[in-house]
Amino acid sequence: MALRSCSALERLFELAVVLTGAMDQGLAERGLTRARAEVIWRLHRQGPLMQRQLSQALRCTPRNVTDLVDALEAAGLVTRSPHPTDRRATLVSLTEQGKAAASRIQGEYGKLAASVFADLSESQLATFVGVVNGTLQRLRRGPGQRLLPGDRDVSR
Amino acid sequence: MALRSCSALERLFELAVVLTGAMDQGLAERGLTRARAEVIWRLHRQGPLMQRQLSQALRCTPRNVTDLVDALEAAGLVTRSPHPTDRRATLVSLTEQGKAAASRIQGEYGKLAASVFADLSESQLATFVGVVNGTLQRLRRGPGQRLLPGDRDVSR
DNA sequence: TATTGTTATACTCTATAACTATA
DNA sequence: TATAGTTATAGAGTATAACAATA
Repeated sequence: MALRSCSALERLFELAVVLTGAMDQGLAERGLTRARAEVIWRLHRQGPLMQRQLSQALRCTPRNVTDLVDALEAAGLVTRSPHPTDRRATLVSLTEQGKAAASRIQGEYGKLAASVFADLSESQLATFVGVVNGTLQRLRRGPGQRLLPGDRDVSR
Repeated sequence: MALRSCSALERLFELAVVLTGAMDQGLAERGLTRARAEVIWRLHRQGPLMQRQLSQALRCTPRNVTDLVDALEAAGLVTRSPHPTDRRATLVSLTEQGKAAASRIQGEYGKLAASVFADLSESQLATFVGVVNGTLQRLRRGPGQRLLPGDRDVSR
């Protein structure tokens, strides 16, 4: 049983490597990195955010966000604007170009997902998702050690 | 169907993030990074390798291997020695300390795998592995675009 | 006193290009 | 001429610490 779960984990890591590689390659063709795409993705889903909120959503330091937003701003994908009530804070918003990039990313993500699971039946897909979800729950809220905290709430 | 495969891919990426996070954390507690652990892992499985072979196995540039081996050598985990027949080449081998590190990594990997799949029945695990394997094959040798090359042969 | 974002500094992984020693 | 590994340089992501402006 130990051997079988080890090789299962190995295959799962292999799949993760291939999938993230495919995604990184697609992003690179658009001049994006994964970290920068994550910023765009968050802004696309949640609207303008403070840098502080971005650092929490991305689980990185505020210092890191400064550089990411700098790069995206230089590329014309986001803009910084003063927060309406808190003069310490900066609001980061998608530009029109940034919104277009988010839509393209969304479309390509969908195509990747469709091609990845193309050959699976509905029931196979459901079983697979069930195992993934169960594994995630066990890892995040399981009885043993808590490996990683859950996704932070960055709602305004 | 498109929506369902999209959310399936999202969940799979989430799982990949949690798993690699757990692994990186475990490695960091031993003063290792993922890239350095991969070097140790290759040497553990295949014995002493030339830096050239390591660069092919890790899919990175020879320049990158120089730094990785430098760091591991400084930590006392590997040694460089001249190649017996090719005076241009350098053989990288695990030290006793490096072998011990490899064994510990192997043990902790097994524990992680066991805890990840602990609640699954044999048949559930088999189904899951089947889906992962099928997806990998489709991505690597599928009819569409070839996303990533397969694992290189670095046998001596 | 606490928080937001910055400057300063550093580490890790990655890459290309030019170079030395050897094949 | 080609290969193995290095130096030199660069970019990207990450981190801690100290600091200014503001709450």
